[in-house]
Amino acid sequence: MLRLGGGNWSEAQCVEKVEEMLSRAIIHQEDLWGMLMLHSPAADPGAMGGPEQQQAVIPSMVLRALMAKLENSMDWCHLALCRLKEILSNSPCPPPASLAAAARSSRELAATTFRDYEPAKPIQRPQQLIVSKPSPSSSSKLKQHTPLSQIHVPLREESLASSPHPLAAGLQPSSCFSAGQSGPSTVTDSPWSYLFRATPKASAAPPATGGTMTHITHQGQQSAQHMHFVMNSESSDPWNCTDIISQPTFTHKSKVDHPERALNHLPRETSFSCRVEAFAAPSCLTAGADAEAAKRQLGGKAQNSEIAALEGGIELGSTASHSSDVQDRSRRNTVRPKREREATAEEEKSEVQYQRLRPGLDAKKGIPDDGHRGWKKYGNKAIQNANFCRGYYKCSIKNCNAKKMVQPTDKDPSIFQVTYVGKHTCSSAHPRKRQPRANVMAGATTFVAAGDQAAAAQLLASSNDPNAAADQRSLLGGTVAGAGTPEITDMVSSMDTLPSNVTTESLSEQWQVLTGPHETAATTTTRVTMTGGSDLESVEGRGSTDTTSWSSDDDWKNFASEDVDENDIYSYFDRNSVEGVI
DNA sequence: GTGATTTGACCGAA
DNA sequence: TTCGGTCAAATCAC
Repeated sequence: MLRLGGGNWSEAQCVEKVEEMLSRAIIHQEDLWGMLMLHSPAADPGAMGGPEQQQAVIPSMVLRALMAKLENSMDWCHLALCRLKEILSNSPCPPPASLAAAARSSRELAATTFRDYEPAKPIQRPQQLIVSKPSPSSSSKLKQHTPLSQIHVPLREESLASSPHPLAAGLQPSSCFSAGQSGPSTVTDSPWSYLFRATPKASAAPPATGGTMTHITHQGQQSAQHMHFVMNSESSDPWNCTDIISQPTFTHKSKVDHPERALNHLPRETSFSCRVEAFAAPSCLTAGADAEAAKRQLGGKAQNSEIAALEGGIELGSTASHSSDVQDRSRRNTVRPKREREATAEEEKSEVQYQRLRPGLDAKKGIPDDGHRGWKKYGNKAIQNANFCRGYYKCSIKNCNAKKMVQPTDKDPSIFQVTYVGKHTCSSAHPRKRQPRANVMAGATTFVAAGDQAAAAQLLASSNDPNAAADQRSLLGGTVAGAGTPEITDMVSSMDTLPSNVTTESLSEQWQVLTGPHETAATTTTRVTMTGGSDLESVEGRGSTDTTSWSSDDDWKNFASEDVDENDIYSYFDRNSVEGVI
């Protein structure tokens, strides 16, 4: 018997062996998935169909053993991944001996789990799994041997390449997730599954590499869930998987504490923590899912967290994300170099947002208005491998150290990557300002003169002015109920004429993460009913998108504590996305 | 005339 | 040596 790292292995042999090991593991995991998909809970015999399903029932004790074993396996994967990152970070090009030592170290840790391997052979049906009774506790899984029950799991004979992943065959993650889990409904209705449902584009096929939640456990109180999911996001779009990954805002309790705010459209579970194993770059940055290109585009030490995440699957912003890193560092008991500490400190002072240019409001300056009035441009720089120059701004208030770098993304120049460095120490640190009413009205009048009532309505609605609705009525006429909401006016304008009498009814709103760690977007469905002799009786429109963003916890607290109305949320919407159905 | 922006040069980090 | 961040003189807009 030969073990990885136990002999004189060439690099090619190591690669081949690791590839074989992982391929076997993936096949086992896929078959486990398939088996669980066939499984019907024994507690609900009435829901079972024929004898095939009867045979598929697995005793709960065995399921618990499976779960413990799977958790154990995932923890080892995580440990191996951490070790691999450590090796790569400490030695960009480790000699084979280092690889062997690393493999030996991991193998010793995994001594209770890994069995001997024969050198490269075609994948075979594994031997029958010999097991004993499962342990009642799944804690301390790293130190615990979690045997399997005697289960006959039919494995495919064909290779992975010839057998697409179930997710690639058309199953969406949310449906997989819902079907695969047997826990409380709160899991299915969690923000993550909610986002999974909300995120895919209508016509998009799931990514070929798939993505799914693989593991859910409850930690502490029942209301708190630790969601651990692995997302394989090698494909770039069309799922925009990256837009929902590593979303630390879901751990933001303020959001739950202020249900009256727009964010209350999110499910109201009380406390979530998320652990993300892998994710890809923001879709707006990585047209080719090229981490290296994305890294170049992100640029600068301020985005170290994103870069690390791109390369190694580190969660952005979430406190849970760093647990393994902290654990790893404490295990090694090492002192971080001064330069690294300083870089981290600098990183903590910076924040990257993705902001969309708002037509009408931001057209003049050419960059999104974040509400701060004191930005002064002090530089402009062409950045390598980026199509657009990066602008450098700093707060013009004396002794204020706040800066920001603004760069259009290559994929969509109307979306800007805005990197904030340093905090405002000036009194004008509030993130939003109100546009001068005269300017707003002048712009809106211009739009009306050009026949673009929708743009005028949007400009007014986005002006943060409490008189916007009245201005809109006076400028655009009509009796548009809910005239302050851009989606309504946009839908109405999509009919080319403003109706004389319109009533509206909000049917639903779905909030989802749009881009960046502190931004959400809403898709609304609104019914517009017209009376008074119109040929149209009702229209249901869907597709306008509102976003709200904030740059820090403090900003959010300020935002949440304000007495704001609906118009005080930055609102954008895409006219082309409106779908009116008559 | 004043303030904001542009742009080439400079500098430090890697 | 390269690249990104900053400076400051020149230029522009109001």
